[in-house]
Amino acid sequence: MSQIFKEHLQKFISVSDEEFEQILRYFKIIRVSKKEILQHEGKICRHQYFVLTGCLRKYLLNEKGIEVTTEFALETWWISENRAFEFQTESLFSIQAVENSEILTIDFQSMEKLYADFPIMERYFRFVYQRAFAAYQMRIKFLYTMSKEDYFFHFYDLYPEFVQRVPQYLLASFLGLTPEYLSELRRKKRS
Amino acid sequence: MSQIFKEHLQKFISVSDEEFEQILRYFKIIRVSKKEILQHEGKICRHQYFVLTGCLRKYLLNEKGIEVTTEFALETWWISENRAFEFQTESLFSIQAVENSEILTIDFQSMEKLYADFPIMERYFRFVYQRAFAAYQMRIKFLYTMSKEDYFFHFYDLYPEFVQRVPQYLLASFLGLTPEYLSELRRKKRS
DNA sequence: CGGATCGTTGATCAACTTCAACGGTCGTGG
DNA sequence: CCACGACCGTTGAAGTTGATCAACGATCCG
Repeated sequence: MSQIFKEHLQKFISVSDEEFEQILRYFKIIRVSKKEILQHEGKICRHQYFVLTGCLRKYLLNEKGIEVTTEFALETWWISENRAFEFQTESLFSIQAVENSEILTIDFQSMEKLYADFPIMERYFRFVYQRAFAAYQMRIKFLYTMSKEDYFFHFYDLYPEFVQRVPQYLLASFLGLTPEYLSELRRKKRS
Repeated sequence: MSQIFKEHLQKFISVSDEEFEQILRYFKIIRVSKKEILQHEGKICRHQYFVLTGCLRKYLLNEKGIEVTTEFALETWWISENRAFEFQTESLFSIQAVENSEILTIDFQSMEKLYADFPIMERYFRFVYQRAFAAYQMRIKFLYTMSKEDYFFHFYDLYPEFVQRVPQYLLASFLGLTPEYLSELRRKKRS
C-alpha cells in the first residue's frame, strides 16, 4: 500500500529504499469507511492526509446550513486545511471520506521532525504545494471566465470517470451550482 | 531595496548576511512603470516576480475580449503563472504593473541552480507556496459561500486601503463582478 | 483645451436559484 | 429476502441576483 506513496515521492525526489523506510515511520496508514469524518470544522487541524486508495472531500456549512464541497482528493492527492494546519488552529473545513479509503496521515510534530531530519522532504512538499497552488489558479481562471454551464461541460469532458464516481449532489456543490441545475445541464448534454 | 526581500526571507529561514549576498546574485532587480507588461499571455513563462514596492496584477482575456484580473501582488508577494513556469510553457495569463514598481525577478535556470546550491531555499519556497495555496483555498471558500454583495463588503472591510489604491474596474474584475454592479454596491454601502 | 478613460445611473434581460412535488433506488432492520 | 423509509435525481414554475447596454458627467493627461 505504501508503494503508492513511494512512487509519488520518487516522481519528485530520489530516495533509496532504506531512506523511504525511515521516512515512512513519520506517517501512519489508516482505513476509513465511507462517510467517516477525519477532520471536524471548528476543531484543531492536526493532520494532513494523503489518499492511497479511495476518495476524500473537504466541505463546510454555508449560512443556510447546507454543505458546500470545495475540494476532492483522489489517489495520490494530499488534502488538508493548510492554513489551520500551519498555525495549528481550528479548521474552517471538515474532511470526510466519500468512499472507503486508505489514507496516509501525518501530524504536525512529525511533520516538523520530518523536515528537520530529511530536508529533502522540503523539496517534495515544495512541489506538492506548488502544484496544488497552480491547480487552484487554474480553477480560479475557469470560475472567472466560464459560465456554470460551460464549466460543467468542460469538467465533464475532462474527467468523465470522476463524474460517474461521485454522487451528483456532491459534484454539483463542488462545481458551485445546485443539484437541480446540474440535472438540467445533464439533460441538455444528452439531447 | 533588496532589504525588503531579506526581511521576507528571514521570516521563514535563517540566512547570514554573506549567504544573503550570494543568494541575491541569482535574482535581478528591475523597475517597471505603470501599465508595463512583464509577461504576455501565450508567451513562454520565464520568470517569477517578487514585488519590492508597487503593485502587479495577473489577468487574461475572456471569450468576449474583456480583461479578467485574477490576482494582485503587493509588496512582499510573489506572482507568476506557476504551472507555465514549472513546465516552461506558454503562460495562460499576462502580468502587468498596476503602479510604478520595483521588482525582484528570477528565471527558470537560476531558480534550478539556486535550489541546487542553496537547499534552504526549498524550505523558503515551500512556505511561500504553502501560504499562497492556503490563501487560494480561503478565496474559494468565500466565492462558494458568499453572494457577490457580501464578498465585496467583506473585502472592503478587510482591505480598505487596497480598495482605495487600485482603479475600481480592476477591483471589480478581481472580485468577479462588473464595474456597474460594484458601483451600485458602493452606493449601497454609503447610504 | 480636447479626447479618452473611468465611474455612475437606470432599464432591460439572462443565468441560475429556490421551492415543491414525484418516482426510483439503495440499504437497513425485521 | 423482503418491506419500508430515507435519500437522491429529476421536473417545472416562479423568483432573484447580477449582467448587459446605453447614455451622461467627471476627471485625468497630453
